[in-house]
Amino acid sequence: MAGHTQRGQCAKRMSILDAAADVFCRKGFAAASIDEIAAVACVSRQTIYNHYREKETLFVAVVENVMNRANATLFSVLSTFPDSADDLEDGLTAFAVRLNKNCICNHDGKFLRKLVQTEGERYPHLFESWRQQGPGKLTTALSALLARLAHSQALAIDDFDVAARQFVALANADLQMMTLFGGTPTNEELEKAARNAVRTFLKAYGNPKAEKGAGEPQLAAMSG
Amino acid sequence: MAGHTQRGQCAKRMSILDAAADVFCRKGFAAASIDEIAAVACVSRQTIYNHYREKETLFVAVVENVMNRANATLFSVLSTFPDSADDLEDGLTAFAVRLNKNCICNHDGKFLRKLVQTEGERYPHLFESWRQQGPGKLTTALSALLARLAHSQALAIDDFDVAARQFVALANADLQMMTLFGGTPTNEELEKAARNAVRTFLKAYGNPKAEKGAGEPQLAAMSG
DNA sequence: GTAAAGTTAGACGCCATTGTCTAAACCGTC
DNA sequence: GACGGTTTAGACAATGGCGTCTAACTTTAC
Repeated sequence: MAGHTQRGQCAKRMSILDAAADVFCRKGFAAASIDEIAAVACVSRQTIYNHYREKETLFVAVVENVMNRANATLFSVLSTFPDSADDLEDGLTAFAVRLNKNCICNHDGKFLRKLVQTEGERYPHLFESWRQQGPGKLTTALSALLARLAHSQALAIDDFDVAARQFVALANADLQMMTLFGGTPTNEELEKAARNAVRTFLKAYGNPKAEKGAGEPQLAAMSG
Repeated sequence: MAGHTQRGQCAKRMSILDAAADVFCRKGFAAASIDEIAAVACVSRQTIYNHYREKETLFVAVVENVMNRANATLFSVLSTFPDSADDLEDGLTAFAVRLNKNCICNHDGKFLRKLVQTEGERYPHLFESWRQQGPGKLTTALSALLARLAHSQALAIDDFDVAARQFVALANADLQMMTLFGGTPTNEELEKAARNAVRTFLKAYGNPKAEKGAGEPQLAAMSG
């Protein structure tokens, strides 16, 4: 067991995790068979039982794995939120694109939402941690970031939590149905959805007193 | 088979449909057992096989039943959309409450979204018809209703389809997570979510030229 | 090369479920 | 009360998946 023996095991483990995520996501927990997971992973069934004692253990490991990946991605996407009022529309649009593309409409996001609906009742604590560190984190973090923008008077927001949830909801508005039905949006669709969302968000929360880099003035431009 | 013998069968059929919807919704198709459905329906297993030849037949009947009910409810809710610009905020808020309460956050709505995610790939045509007559109908109908309001200059909307999707998205923004995790919002939560949504929607799309029945003026009241 | 660990294919018992079948019980109509 | 249709409980074979076991094979370390 000494030294680098772990490497082969590690590759197998990840191969199994990926295959199991695929099959669990397509079939659900009950309809997913160990044999099919083994076939997809190009691994013997016994190997699966060697690494994960039973089906439930494997399932929990899969969910935790995807959750960690999704949380890391969310964190990195949140770090790209625009921090200045310059080009606010473009900055927010690019952020909304990344949020949809990498966190909400991507494979992991769909996987977790699907699983939380089908198996959430059987594993409350498992998905509760995702709720707190996934969507919950998104709302609180976005709320703080919006507060920063509002403090620099780029936005006029009364309730930051509400505004954060509304930003996410608007960003999803045009893609929700597509992702619910299993589709994946193209880059053009992502761009268009984000632009629609940010335009409406800024119409509602944009501070007309703040000078803007570009774009048509909302009601009256008094700066001239 | 003459006369009213059907009544008893009809009651059994509905009892089975309800029970099957309950079990399918909780367990999913694969993990739902006919025995459990029979127990919930207070009916013998053989009776289920008498009415619905096999498990798949029963499942399809359940989905169609729930779909029809949901579509009828959606239609009746859509007919309560406010048609005048008076009390627009209150009218839209009440409409948003009804939309969430009776169509989106209710039992049937959660059931259909859950099922479309888990079994959508196995029954594409079944859920495609729901997509068209459910969410699709909602968007197109709401788009037309918003266009009517815009035509009477109560709203200033450039793209009605986008505005319709955004209205629904905003109405859901505060409740999305709760319903995803199985919770059911209280009346207060419904009211609050709808009010937040409509306030933002009107900040974005409200026509400042139109006189308003009540509420604080947005920027400046020139009517004095 | 050898030994130890890990992997593989296959067989096996076990259990849950599906769908069928049968005999008995139930219910409404005549 | 007799009869046709419906429901019921239980038995039944067939299927398929889970988890275990074994014997052979491959890989890695020394």
